[in-house]
Amino acid sequence: MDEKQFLAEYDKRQYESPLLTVDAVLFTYHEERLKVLLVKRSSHPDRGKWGLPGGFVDLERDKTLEDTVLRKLKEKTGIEPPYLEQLQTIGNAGRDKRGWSVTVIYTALMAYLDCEAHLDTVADAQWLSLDAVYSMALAFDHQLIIGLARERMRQKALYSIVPAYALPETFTLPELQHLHEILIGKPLQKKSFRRRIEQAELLIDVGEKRSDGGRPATLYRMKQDSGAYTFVRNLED
Amino acid sequence: MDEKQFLAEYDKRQYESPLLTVDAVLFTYHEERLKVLLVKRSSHPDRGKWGLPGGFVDLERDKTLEDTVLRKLKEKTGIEPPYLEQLQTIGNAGRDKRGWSVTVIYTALMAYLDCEAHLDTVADAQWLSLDAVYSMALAFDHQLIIGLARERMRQKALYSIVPAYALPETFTLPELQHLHEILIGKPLQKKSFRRRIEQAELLIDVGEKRSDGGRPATLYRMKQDSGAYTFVRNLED
DNA sequence: ATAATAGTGTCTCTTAGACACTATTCT
DNA sequence: AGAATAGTGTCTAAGAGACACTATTAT
Repeated sequence: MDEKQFLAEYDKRQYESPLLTVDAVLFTYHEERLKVLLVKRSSHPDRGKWGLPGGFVDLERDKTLEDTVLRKLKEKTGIEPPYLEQLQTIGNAGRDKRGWSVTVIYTALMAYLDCEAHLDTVADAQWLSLDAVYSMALAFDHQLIIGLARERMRQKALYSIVPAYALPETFTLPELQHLHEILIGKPLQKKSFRRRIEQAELLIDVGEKRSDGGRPATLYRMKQDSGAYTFVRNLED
Repeated sequence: MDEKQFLAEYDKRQYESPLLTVDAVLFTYHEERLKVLLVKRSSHPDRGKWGLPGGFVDLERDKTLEDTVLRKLKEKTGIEPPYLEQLQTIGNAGRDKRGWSVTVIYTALMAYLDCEAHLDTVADAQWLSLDAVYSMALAFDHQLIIGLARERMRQKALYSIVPAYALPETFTLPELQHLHEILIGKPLQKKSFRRRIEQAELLIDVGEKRSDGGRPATLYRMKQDSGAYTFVRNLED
């Protein structure tokens, strides 16, 4: 049999295969807290519980897995997040009551403000502080997945400024440092933090200041591709 | 409808879903070269071409995705590799002629010698040097995937000694350094390389020497968990 | 003036790069 | 002895940690 004939007769459903879903852990920074976007499940299994935004690939509309996750996130936030990275794929026989299930997980970051308006109109989606999330019973293994995503972001905070994508387009260095401190879980030396960012020329001074009760802080925005930069030396763990 | 009833009536096949496969990029180090394990495809599509070892999840036998990849690798090499890490998942409408396809890719490392005997008995599997692989027409997008896996290993060589899993259980520092040099693509300072490994106490002197035409080199083996260690400062890129 | 927050000067300490040096084997 | 390979001594440079200092705003 040649390949052409093989393909014509190929039946995808002849073997049973796992359920395949795509999920996203979307973080943002708001009111000095790290927050994650969760949705209330309206269908079984785990109906009524909070879980990660995600769903099935639409073979017609989606050309890639990223299309799937961006489509799902856009439904909930109204926009496509500026940072999206594949985290990990989890697949096993027990994580979903329906049977063998695989989920391709993405981590995403976006500014809180950029989606505030749209979120009001989506009744089932909500930003929740990570401290709150850790004491909730989430759907499936989503609690574990959020932990993995957070750990990945903690690592990124040690050797990059990727977390800046969770901030508005313009932000101050004290804001960015505080976000890194939340992720890393301990205070950082102001001087070290600023020095490495300045030395690598990752930010652009937008020429404005923002006051917060004391001396006004300089506002910056990220350069193109600053998210891809990695420092050769990590901050202390 | 309650969840119990929902699950009883749930039909996995009511929506079409992508094909799901698991593939592995298994590297080793032999004759001063980096090599990758490839198998000659015996079935469509791309029959006759070389491709990565992999296949479908067996819902009965595999409890996790790692079970699937370990099962497939064991069929080809006779043993389970000492290092296995999930690399990335690629899914899109065009990578497989059969239609929308998702592959969960793992990177694995093992000693060449540990599988030599078994490999002789598996007619369709072969270690190929990476230089050779780059000029071959492989099945699907496997050429691209090998490039991704190699790039990941290059990064690991800059901040860990994970590549040591591609060596026999005991090895010399010049051997390990040479492997890192192949991965990174440039010569390394002997002193820097040795200093950081010694300082972090990652290896154990097994009390033997191996001669290679000059002064005999000390043989070492990895400590438990040395693969998980990351240096705070990277080697130069 | 004082509090509050932003930002700098400068010293120490760790560690990678460079490269010359010594050590141990074989022929 | 000379070639070949393994391994060390030691200086320099980059950059993080520590922490005291200055700067700019509001009240």
